[in-house]
Amino acid sequence: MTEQKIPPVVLVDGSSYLFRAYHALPPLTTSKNHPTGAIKGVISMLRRLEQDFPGSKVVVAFDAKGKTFRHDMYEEYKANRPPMPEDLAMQIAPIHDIVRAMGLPLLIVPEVEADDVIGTLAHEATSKGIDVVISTGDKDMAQLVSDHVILNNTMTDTTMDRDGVVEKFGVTPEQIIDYLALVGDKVDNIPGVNKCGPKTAVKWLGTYQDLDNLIEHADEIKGKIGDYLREAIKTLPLSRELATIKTDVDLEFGLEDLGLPRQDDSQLIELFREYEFRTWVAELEKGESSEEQSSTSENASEPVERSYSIITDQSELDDWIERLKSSDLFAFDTETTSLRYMDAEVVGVSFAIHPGEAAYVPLAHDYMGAPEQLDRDHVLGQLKPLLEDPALAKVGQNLKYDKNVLANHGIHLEGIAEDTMLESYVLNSVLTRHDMDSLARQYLGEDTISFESIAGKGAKQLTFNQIELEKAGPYAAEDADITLRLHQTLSPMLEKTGKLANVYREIDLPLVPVLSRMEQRGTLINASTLKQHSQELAERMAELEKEAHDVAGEPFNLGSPKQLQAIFYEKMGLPVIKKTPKGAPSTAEPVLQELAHEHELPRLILEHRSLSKLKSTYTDTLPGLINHRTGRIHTSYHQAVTATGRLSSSEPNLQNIPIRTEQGRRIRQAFIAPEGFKLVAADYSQIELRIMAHLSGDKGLLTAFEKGEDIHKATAAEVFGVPVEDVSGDQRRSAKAINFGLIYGMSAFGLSRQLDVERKVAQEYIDRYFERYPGVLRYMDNIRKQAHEDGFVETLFGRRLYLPEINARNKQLQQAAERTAINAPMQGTAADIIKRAMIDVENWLLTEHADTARMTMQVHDELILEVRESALVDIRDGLVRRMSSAADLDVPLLVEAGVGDNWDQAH
DNA sequence: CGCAAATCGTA
DNA sequence: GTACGATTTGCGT
Repeated sequence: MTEQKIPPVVLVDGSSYLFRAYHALPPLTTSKNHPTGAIKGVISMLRRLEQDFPGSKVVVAFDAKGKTFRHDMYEEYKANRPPMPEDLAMQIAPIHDIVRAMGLPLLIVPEVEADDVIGTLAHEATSKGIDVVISTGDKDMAQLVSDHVILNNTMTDTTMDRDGVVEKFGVTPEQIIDYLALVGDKVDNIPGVNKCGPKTAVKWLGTYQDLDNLIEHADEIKGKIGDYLREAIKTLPLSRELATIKTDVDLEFGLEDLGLPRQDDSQLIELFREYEFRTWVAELEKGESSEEQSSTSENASEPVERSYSIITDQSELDDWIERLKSSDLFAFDTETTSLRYMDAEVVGVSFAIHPGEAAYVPLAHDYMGAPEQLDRDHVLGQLKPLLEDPALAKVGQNLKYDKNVLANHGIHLEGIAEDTMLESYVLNSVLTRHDMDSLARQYLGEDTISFESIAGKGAKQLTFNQIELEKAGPYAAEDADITLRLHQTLSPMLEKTGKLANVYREIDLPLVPVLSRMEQRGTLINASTLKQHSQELAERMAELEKEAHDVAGEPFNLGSPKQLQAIFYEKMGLPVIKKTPKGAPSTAEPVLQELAHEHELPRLILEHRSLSKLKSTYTDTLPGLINHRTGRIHTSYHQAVTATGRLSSSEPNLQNIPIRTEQGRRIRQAFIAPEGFKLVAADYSQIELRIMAHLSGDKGLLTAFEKGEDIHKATAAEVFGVPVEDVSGDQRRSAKAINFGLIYGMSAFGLSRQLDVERKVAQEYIDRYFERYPGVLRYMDNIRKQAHEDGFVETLFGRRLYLPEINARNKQLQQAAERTAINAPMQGTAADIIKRAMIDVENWLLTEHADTARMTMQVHDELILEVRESALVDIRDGLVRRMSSAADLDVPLLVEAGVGDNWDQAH
């Protein structure tokens, strides 16, 4: 790997700029008379910094309100400061808001000043070998300057390194504290030595080096000034202490905890509008349509010179293969005939070892007039030993896909050392897109060739084998090149935060081959029972439709919410119970449930809808997804989709197969085991509540789980104040809703709606709950607070979830973010746990039971295996044991397992 | 053909 | 009240 120069971290002393901007700039106001001069000064300064230090982490510190530890040392500290003018005070909150919207970490630590926060972070950075730029208007900070720390004053556009300090003050950075102690400070009310100014202080320190030595030789100083010095000896240690910027504040966070900058453009535009910074609004609005413009200028380092080759010559390929073999890491990508991995065939492969240099080896382009290419099977045969070598490290973008495709050619990809999609996902799961084009734009500031631009779009889109080599070559080679360069950018970002690197390396990366094998295995379904089921559903639906038309007095489309609205609310005049987000009267399930009391039509619609859903989504569709080669269905598990760390599944989505109704369960019954096998389904029991118990450390909850109590019953007993044995079914039901509500970050409003009780009653339940489980309350409060301070929350294993809207001024958005903040650590930790279990279980089965058992599905808290009948008990027990021990919590992880001929039975 | 909205299936 | 994906309709291109 190439050595990377880490950009310096920029620590901004916001408070010092605040005062200077206020005094230096004309008193601007908005049309509504809100003062904005200081806002404008501070923010334009920050924008300059972002430009001047591209790629740097920029952190902004402000003084907190109120007293500091220096007041404890010396109650006269800053006693001469006039109170802050009101029109300055009014500008502080807006500045904080804008800084947050700019995505910059904003540090306001109670009882210490911004200087001390900066001193501490600077110390941390340099101890890790990271250079520091302190941006401040305050000369006192000169004491922090060193070989790795420089000062920058953006307002005067000056920087000061070690030599600069000597030049400016006449003393070294190490002597600055003593210098300040001697000179004193009128405004801060630091006593110093009477009549001692800069000149005298420099002279003394030049002679005696430091304050202690000067004090020892105080009687050598002659004249009046000598008397003043001797008078001051008593207070000089205090002066020195007051002047010393702390570098060891207990911050409870470190540099690496201060998230990635994530500018919220829309928020920022709103704020700039509010304070009438029209140029900035225009700039952002222009930038938003082509976001890469701004990020290019911010992120792009030197443009990388590119040299891409298309290889159709055997000896050239041989050269590349030799180079690949001796590389430490190479980027690798396949081009294929289809995005569906089960059907896809390799069309070509590309490689890169060094940034900017990549090769594409076309193998199966078959358009009219395509140049002669190397023989696919021969080349793949040559590459097979490299691709299957676990010791030969590869990096790719979503290598699970490449691994699956290669398997179609009998190649079993090993040595998946890095995956840029997963690196990006672990760094920031909230970014919705982790495709290569987006990542290149975001992290490299590069615009990549889009697939559409070479293949066209829509029905006429070409497959890769139909694309001319002149177009395919640069596109494919770029994929490998960009992948390599992305890794070189993302990897250091990930490693900077140890915990995130761990999540990536210990959880998400090793899961890749596990998921790949599950996908390729697929699962067996009984198509004929599903088709039979479809038939029956169709018949029943026809009956319902006819009845509905009769009742309504006209034919209409039962599946059209719009037509339903017309019938219900316009024609029949039924009451509008709820509206859709867009304002139309809703015909959603709970609403119809309610309307069913008034009229018989809603009931017909409800039944029709639920049947139509089952039919169109499952019974009609699943048989068509059976792969002709394997006779099974093969889902795709997506590893970089959800914000919380869960997997998602598509084509088909196996994670929403019905279970709640009898009709639904018939669909599960079509998921079967092959001849001689049974299905084993094992699921974690109440895993999220157990995680809540662990994370909160609440005694009562921990004990309940420890004792193996029915947790909903136990909750009911506490909340309703009755003995466990007297808990009624209704009480247990309520308690269950409370428990779920807790996991979802509930409000009294939400709970009242769920339980159909008054909001006040729901609030009483919640209060009673928190009274009985105070640890949970503390935990909820803490997590909210943490989210507001850090802008992210994390799972037990350190996976992060950023909450860009946690400090939004729109309260709705903010509250939604708070609920996410509460839910994400629990949902995410559960996801981490089952992923760990999957890695463990797969490796166990592969090495010890390859012919008897295989994992085929995952549904968030459940794993499904096909197990040979002869080994059922062993495998089931081993599975339960491994799942239970996937994490070491303060509560037992209970796993329940069932066995059956189909998925429904196994439950 | 592509997209948003509404709806509903799961954990 | 959390987290997803698939389907259909209806509208605009």
